[in-house]
Amino acid sequence: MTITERAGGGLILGGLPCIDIAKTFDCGQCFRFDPIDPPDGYAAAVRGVFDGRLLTFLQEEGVTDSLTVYGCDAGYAERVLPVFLGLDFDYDAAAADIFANVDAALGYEDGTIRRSAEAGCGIRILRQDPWETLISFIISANNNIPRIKKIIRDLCAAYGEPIYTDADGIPGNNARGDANTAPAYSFPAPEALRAAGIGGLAALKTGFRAKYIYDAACRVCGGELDLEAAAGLPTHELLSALQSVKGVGPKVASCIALFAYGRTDAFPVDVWIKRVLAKYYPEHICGASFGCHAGIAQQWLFYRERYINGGEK
DNA sequence: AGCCAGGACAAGT
DNA sequence: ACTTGTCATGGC
Repeated sequence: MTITERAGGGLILGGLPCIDIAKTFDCGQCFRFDPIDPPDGYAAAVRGVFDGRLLTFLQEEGVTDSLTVYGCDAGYAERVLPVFLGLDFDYDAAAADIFANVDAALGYEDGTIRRSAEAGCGIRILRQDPWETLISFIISANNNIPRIKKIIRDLCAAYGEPIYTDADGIPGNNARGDANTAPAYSFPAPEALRAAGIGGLAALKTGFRAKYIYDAACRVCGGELDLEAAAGLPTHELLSALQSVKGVGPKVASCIALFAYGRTDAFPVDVWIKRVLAKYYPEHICGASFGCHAGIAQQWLFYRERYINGGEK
């Protein structure tokens, strides 16, 4: 990866493996990034908060091996962004392994996974903060993505810390119509959500999930769930540890394992994936049929069914 | 009015 | 070990 300063601000990251920022940040794995109007010369732009920073990513039309980032210095970009963006992962090798596994399980060459991989080309599984991912996917239960985003936004505004937001100077409003000068907030610390109490969390329209969020905060604060130490566990033990939190079942735990801990063997099964499996695959096909990187396959299948075939918001 | 939304849980077979 | 009703809330 090369890092060069861009005239007029920002850093240009070059020599990257294939990445599409529009797909990566709008494929359902994260909830705090949104598309904004791209400035002249760019085809895609997303802005959101990660690690207490407001980051803006730009990408030019047809370019997949470089991007421009605002909101951090070169040292941070060098040290943190390759991990956050999942650049340290060989998607070509994963695709070959996935194809071989599903073909073997089916007994014929699977066109569905190949078309999905093509549609999802450039999607990178992010490595998000485990605590934020835990709470975000607790909120996702029996919920829809626009409302999940709104609840998380309200949660951050109520219990997070305000952060510096004028780092990119890119004019225009984002997709929600919010001015880009609107204050942004860090994700609330476990202590802040524990202090909020079930009542304070329910006031944000979290509904039946309020007690689950509170339980997660208490367990993390009390040390019963150590999210950093959990990184050292094998995937099945990681899933068990996560499911010790009330409101965290197999699907939510798998999302945390995949989207925060980079466990590409985790295969979250939601209503969309159930739909895909029923629609394109015989009865005996399951997550394990896609091999040790089934989570990547899951994201490709999800993306194509929901954003290409489904065509809804 | 009724159903659905990136589910999980408790109670009932 | 499986199936069913329930849980808040908002959009359609």
